[in-house]
Amino acid sequence: MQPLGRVKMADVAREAGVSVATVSKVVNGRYGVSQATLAKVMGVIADLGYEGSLGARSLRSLRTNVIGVLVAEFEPFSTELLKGVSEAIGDTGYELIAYSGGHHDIVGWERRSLVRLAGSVIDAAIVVTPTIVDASVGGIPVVAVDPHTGPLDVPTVDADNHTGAVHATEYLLSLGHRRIAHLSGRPDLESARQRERGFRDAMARAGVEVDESLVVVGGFRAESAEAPARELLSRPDRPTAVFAANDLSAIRTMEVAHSLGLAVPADLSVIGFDNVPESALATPPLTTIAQPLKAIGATALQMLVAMLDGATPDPSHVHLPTTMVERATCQAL
Amino acid sequence: MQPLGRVKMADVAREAGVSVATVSKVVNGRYGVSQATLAKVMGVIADLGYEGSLGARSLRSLRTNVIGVLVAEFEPFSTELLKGVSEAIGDTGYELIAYSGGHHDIVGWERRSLVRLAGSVIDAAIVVTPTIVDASVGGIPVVAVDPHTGPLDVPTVDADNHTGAVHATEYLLSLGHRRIAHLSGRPDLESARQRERGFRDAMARAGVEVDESLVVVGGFRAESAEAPARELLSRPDRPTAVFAANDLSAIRTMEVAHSLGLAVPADLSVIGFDNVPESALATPPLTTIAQPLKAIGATALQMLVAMLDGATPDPSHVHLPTTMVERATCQAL
DNA sequence: ATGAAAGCGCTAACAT
DNA sequence: ATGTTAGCGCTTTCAT
Repeated sequence: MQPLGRVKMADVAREAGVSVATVSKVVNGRYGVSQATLAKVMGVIADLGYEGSLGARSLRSLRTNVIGVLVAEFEPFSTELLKGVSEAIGDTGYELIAYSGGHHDIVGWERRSLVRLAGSVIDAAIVVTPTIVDASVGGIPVVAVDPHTGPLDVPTVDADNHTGAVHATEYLLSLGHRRIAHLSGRPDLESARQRERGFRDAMARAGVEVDESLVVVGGFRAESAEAPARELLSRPDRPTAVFAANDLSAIRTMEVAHSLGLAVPADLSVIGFDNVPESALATPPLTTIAQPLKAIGATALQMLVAMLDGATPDPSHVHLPTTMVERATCQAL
Repeated sequence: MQPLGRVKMADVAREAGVSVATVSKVVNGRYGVSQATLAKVMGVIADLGYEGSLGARSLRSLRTNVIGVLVAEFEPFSTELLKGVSEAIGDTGYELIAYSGGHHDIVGWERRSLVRLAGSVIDAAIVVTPTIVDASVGGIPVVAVDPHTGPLDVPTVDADNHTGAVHATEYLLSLGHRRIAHLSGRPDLESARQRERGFRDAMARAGVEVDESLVVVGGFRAESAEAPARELLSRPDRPTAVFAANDLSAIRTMEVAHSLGLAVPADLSVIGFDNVPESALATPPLTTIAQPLKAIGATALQMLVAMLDGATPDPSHVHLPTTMVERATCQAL
């Protein structure tokens, strides 16, 4: 169809017998092009299958019309969020790019990724579970989901982690459990701290002392949760229940329990946090605290679009409620 | 920290007292830089927080080190694939970008997206459920997942749709069902055609005639499946079982059944296809044919990386097996 | 209404 | 070992 190799604006111009400048005007819908030329150029564009280069365009115009979602890794949590963003983006006219630098262990990945893409690929970004976010990085609008620290200068969206954790703990308590372990999340994430605080607050309120040796770091990832879970469940004085900081570590905990010959929930009750779809796939299906993941993604997108339109989101920090989903991994002592 | 606005290579050069060319060499690890200058430049880069611009770089070098996954939309199917790709990319050194043009209804979105990103953002691409793929589009290596048509010139990965559909149908048959409906997928996708063919073959083999009015197009999306499902279940001679071409339409069928006062599986058996995590979340949990989604994603990535290394994938069309997952939506007549 | 020309930030010869 | 120069494909004044 076309001379092998990318069709560029110059090809269109030559074919249409006009200058690149004119083609650019047509492509961008600028004024100052006659109907005849317009039609002619459009025809050639269609014929040649011309499609502008994102990179080259943004290099000049600093506008790409694409919104980026920056994640450390594509796992259940971030992909759920992505579904929400994708649904919400609907007819805003923006396109969506999800980027993973693939450095789940490098602190500052979000900054690197942001600067990398800003001003060359994306116009604005939603960063997921960033450990540090400097509002001015990259100079583009940014909304953070489930960020590292409390109120900061960039708008944020997250769930009510503290209340959710309190509910989870009270539920276990109501089932008669007292030796409750907490497999905590990434210590550098505010959500993890809030969940641990919720756990401790609920325990204190119930007058149950927390056995510090039962509070271990699981790190939110299945791999990082494996060893601490194994250690916890191998002890002679093992807990009768564990509240894991997220579903992924809860599910891994169940697998470890299984490998140790412990039945869930008969020998051990487990409750997670997030309610990613995978939690329903576990055997038995995991009882968990649901975060409205898609709504969080959708909300972040709406705030971002408002910012792109020059508005200041209000409120600039939104917290969405959690709910408990009872499935089959908890039972009375 | 830095003069507000993007830190560019020229800034680093000025600060370090060298030329941009030298900085470029440092950044790209080229030879011809003294230890002293190297250290100096690296220091300035760190100080200023310099991060190269993807767009500008690729404009020149035609290499970005990022692999793109092009999807029409971020829904359960594509995000599962994405998880598989993400896991497999591990330490290949490539970064991952998932792009959604957001045109699930525009034929040719994959071509547009591909050309748009190729040579400016990505080095190679995995396109998901493309309706048309011209191998030479964009001039970069491409692997198609679950493509529109049979063997073509681009390498492909998909599941054994025909066998899976045969299993689903035989299962329903073994449960005593005879009036079995098929809510088919997108007619322009080969996977949809193979599933329908599997359905028809199994019926024929069992000597059961298919009632053509019971074979309707569901289109793979919940929204597009709603009306046909409602029509199917509202009829006086409604089917006793439906084999939906994918989980999303199966789940929507269950919702429609529920709204019509029909209990699943008591009044209607339903079986899906894909086994996306959401299928386990349905009430009751959906019986379905599982595709190894993550493995498909991982395989596509491996083929692509091989291609980037100059190899020709062999085989160039891989089919992965399906398995049945019995949950709670089917019962004997 | 159209085109010529000057870059955007970067890399890659080619000098020095 | 380092700098100079010429673009990559595009948008944008500024002429014409």
